[in-house]
Amino acid sequence: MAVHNADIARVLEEIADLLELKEANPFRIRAYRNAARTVGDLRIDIAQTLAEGKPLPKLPGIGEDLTAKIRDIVATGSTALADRLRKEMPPGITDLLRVPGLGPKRVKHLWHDLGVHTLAELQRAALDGRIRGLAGFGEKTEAAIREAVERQLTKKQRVKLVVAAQYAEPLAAHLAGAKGVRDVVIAGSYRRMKETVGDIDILVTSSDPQAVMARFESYPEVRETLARGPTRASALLASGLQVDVRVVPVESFGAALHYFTGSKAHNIAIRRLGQERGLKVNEYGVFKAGRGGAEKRVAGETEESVFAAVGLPWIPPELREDAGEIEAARRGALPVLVRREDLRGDLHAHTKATDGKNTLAEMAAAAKAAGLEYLAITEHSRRVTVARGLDPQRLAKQADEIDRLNATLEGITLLKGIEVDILEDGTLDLPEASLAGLDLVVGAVHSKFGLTRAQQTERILKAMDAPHFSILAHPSGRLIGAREPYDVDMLRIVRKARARGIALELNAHPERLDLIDTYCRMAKEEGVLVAVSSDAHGVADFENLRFGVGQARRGWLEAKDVLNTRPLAELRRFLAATMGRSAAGARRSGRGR
DNA sequence: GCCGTTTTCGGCCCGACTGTTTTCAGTCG
Repeated sequence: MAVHNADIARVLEEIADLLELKEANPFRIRAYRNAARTVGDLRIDIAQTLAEGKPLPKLPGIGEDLTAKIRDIVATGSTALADRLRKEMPPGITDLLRVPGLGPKRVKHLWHDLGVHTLAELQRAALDGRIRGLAGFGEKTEAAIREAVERQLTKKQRVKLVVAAQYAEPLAAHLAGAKGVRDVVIAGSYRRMKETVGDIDILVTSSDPQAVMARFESYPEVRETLARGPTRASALLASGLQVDVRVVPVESFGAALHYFTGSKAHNIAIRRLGQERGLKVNEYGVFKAGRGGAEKRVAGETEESVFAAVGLPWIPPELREDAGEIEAARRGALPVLVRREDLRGDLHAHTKATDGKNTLAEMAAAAKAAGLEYLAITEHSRRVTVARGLDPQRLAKQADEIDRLNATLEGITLLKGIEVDILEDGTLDLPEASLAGLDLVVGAVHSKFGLTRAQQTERILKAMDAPHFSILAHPSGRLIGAREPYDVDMLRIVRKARARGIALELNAHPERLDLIDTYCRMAKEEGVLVAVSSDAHGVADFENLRFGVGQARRGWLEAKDVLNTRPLAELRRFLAATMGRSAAGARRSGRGR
């Protein structure tokens, strides 16, 4: 069974949990957690790299010892340390660490004093009132554990960014109405444009923190206050989403915004940089130690000042993952990230002809209103029967309609395309003759998600060898929270795209956002263009482009890395090159590189 | 366990809130 990076990360994380319960050296524990994160975010597949006999690249925070353990995990699925720790502790005990309010110390007490080591046993003990008697525990703690376990057992997932926006933005507007408020910013992973958000962090600057706290608690959607201090409060909204509100004085705005935007790993790295310069970085500012223990604030009003204090230029929030952005900033090599207004067109959209909601003319007008200069109409092909996909006759008919409409349009040009299905055997769902007359062909997998990695990869590589193939749509097929990506060797796909001059789509639909950020970086590094496309099924869907751009920015993409930032004439040259080639697969008898 | 334009040893980010306790440990982000 293939061991994926996520599997390696899981074992390292489990080791960290178990070591924590043993109260091992906290820095050793952190080393395992950092390594788990590094491996989990890695763009190359470790098992595959090793299988090819190549050395692993030098990874930050992973030294000799962890490298050896990672090799063990790839070879056997585990490593001696993990096996030994698992024997020392009861199975399921690490689940208890996931319960909010329970850390290693309390879990140890529960285990040693009450023999509790599963969530079910914990719930039982809390209901029986056996927890309140333990040293350091009381009635309130017991009640909190009882509720936390119930929540844990009906565990809710992170919400999609678009959903978080629907709850966070009105709440931010509500808070802005409190007395003494200057700024209200939704920070956290929301500001970093992460595809999903675990909770909402709202930063407020105000001369009257109590008024902000009161305003927050009066918000009609607040269901339950979880914590409330003079400058900080947490609450659950009726939707189940947790919100943390934090108030700081205006002179701390930049430092607090940086702090609450995160990510945690990025913040730690920045603080370490500060430390090297004799500076303390916290959410109130950047401080230098003065005589007699006095501290002098040297930065904090703006984010720029915080970065400058540690010798860096301002880093865009989307990059703040401690994934190389600090090194890039230090070298003056930060990317100039693509912006929504850089997009000149959209290369994936549907109309009423298939499963869209609007007509060609309506979609053209909406695209123009969204600031676009061109829009590719790319209906489903006949295989997608539920969407009434187009056969050759209907496709030809639509092409004629587009020609007629284009003659009347001003300021927007429709392109003739198709989202053609990639069939199980890697052939396309429409004949070459039908595709040849189009401006572009977007190929997509909509069936047989369960093929093996090798089968799925060969299927897609073969499709990309077709004579007419411009863009690979939603390359992994995942639906956030609903469907896992299909198993595919993305590096081979990216390299095939480069060899064939094909672009990869970053589908901006908030449920897809596929390519993911790490594969955007891979595409950029391999010299492959990414198309940020709405996959619009209605006139409102061009709004989604902002989420696609957010993901592209997380993937370090600049305007030059994005196909649809090109002016129409340049785009046409790119597309023309993808639309009239010989079939590469025929000559090479299907053997991919 | 990692790491070094101060270091191969001795460091490793920092503050708010809660509950239980009486001055602070534990947890969280």
